[in-house]
Amino acid sequence: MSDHTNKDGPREMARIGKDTPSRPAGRLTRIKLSDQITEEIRRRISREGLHPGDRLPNERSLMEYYGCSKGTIREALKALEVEGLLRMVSGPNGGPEVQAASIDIVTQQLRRYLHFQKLDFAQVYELRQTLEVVLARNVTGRLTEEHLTRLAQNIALCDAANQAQDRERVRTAETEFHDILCEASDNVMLIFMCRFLNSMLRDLVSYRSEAMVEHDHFGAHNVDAHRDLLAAFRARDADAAAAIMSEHMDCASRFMRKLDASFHMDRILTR
Amino acid sequence: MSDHTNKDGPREMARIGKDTPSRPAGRLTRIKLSDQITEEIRRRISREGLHPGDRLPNERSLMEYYGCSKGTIREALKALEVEGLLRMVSGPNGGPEVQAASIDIVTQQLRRYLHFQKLDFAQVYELRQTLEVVLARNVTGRLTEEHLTRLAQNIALCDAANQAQDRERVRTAETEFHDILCEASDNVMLIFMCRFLNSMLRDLVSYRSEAMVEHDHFGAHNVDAHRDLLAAFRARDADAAAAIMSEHMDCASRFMRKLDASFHMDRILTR
DNA sequence: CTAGATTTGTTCGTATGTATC
DNA sequence: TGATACATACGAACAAATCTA
Repeated sequence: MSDHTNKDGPREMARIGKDTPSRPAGRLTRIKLSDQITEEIRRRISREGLHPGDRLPNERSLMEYYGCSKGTIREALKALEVEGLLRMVSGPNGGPEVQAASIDIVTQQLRRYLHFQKLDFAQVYELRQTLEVVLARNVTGRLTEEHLTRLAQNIALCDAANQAQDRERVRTAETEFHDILCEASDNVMLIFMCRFLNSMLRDLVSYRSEAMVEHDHFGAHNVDAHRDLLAAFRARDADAAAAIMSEHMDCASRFMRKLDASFHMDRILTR
Repeated sequence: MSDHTNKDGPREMARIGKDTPSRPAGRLTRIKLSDQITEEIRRRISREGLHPGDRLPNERSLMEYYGCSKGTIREALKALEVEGLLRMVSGPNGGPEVQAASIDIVTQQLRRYLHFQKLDFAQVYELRQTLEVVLARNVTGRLTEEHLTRLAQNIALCDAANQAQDRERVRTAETEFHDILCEASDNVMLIFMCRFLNSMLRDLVSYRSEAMVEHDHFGAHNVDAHRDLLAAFRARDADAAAAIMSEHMDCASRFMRKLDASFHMDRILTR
């Protein structure tokens, strides 16, 4: 019944050139069956314009359709799951469910890329310095009343954490202020980049200097800057917001240098 | 010998809260064994500081070590392969080989994220307008003689493509100019972001307007701007380079609007 | 709330293709 | 030219999760 070698169905046994960089012989290799199916399903999601929540055929149907075994289908689906395009649902009416790739998955992926690169935090601030200014302009006039009250609450929280000298809470609260700004933006790329940089600063920064005075000054500056920003946002003054943010980033960058900050590159893969 | 239920070894049957957004019941779910192993191996790569080219134990060894079957190990390795951290090598002395996650994999991942977002190109230019200026400053004085000659060659190529009215070649050549600049930068995050935006403009832009005159003007402007940039780079004048780049991006943005440019969002998943 | 049905998750055994020696 | 070591693929079965009656 079942013929091992080849079947009908949509699969073509395309032989493509696949670079094998570190091996001496960069030869022609048969593309893995599961990878072919992965690509097929991706195209299908794109072509049929599937939306988050839509279901793909279950494993059994896919096995029959592509004429392959369960393990192969599972590998193909696994790839799409890792890419964030699917999630598997078990039970009746289960099966692969289309998902919108989340910002977290892309964040993790970008971190994995940076793990093997030479990243210091001067680079991060070189970017943040301009991106946060663009963000400040972008959200001015777009922040709702609810956003503004949450920003005010965040400042209070930040202030309290500073008083308690709880550095961990200070850091999370400080980055959350900027994350709230992102929520008001309509530029998805800008949002991604700013949130990515925020997450790096939240999760991966360590200070070699323990000087309490400097840390306190840093915290006080942040609260002041955020207060000024909030005022500018309330006044819907984009130029003022941009100017304050620019100054804020300059100061933060200097403080970080003074506190001898660096990234925990050893945590970048796993967190 | 082999006991089905549970084994010693590093695996803990941790039950964690896993959100199931679109399903009614967001219940506790056992984390998939293959996912646990994926995480374990990721930690291992990080902890042992493995470098690209290093080999992991082969499938059989991993099966024994984690006390699970081939299919499970294969799914775990598949995940790491998709993440770009591994590639599989068959044959003697084969096995999973550690790889540095490539910029292309991250690019694809970010595109997959954008597929489900509302992305228009005004957003792209809002970013590019500032990022390319930062890049111009960053690479001034860092461009080698070789870079400069390649930029000059690229300008000649761009000019020729313009004369021939070959829009496809014009577009690839124009973005390549900016990619060459990236090569000279030392800021890996900046490089990634600029190259990502470049690739979007190269692969996914379509023009609704076919007005030849406008396209010719656009092409002529680009060549002029690139020539001016090259001169500024040669003079190692960062301020001039930044000013020219800023003007260049402004113009490009206007041209794109006039030509009624938009993204082929239907190609973003598969290309 | 229980019982059965449905579907994913995992295992074992086996066979085949592929690269190295 | 094998022989070897490894990934790749198949198939049948059972376990676990989850929906529905």
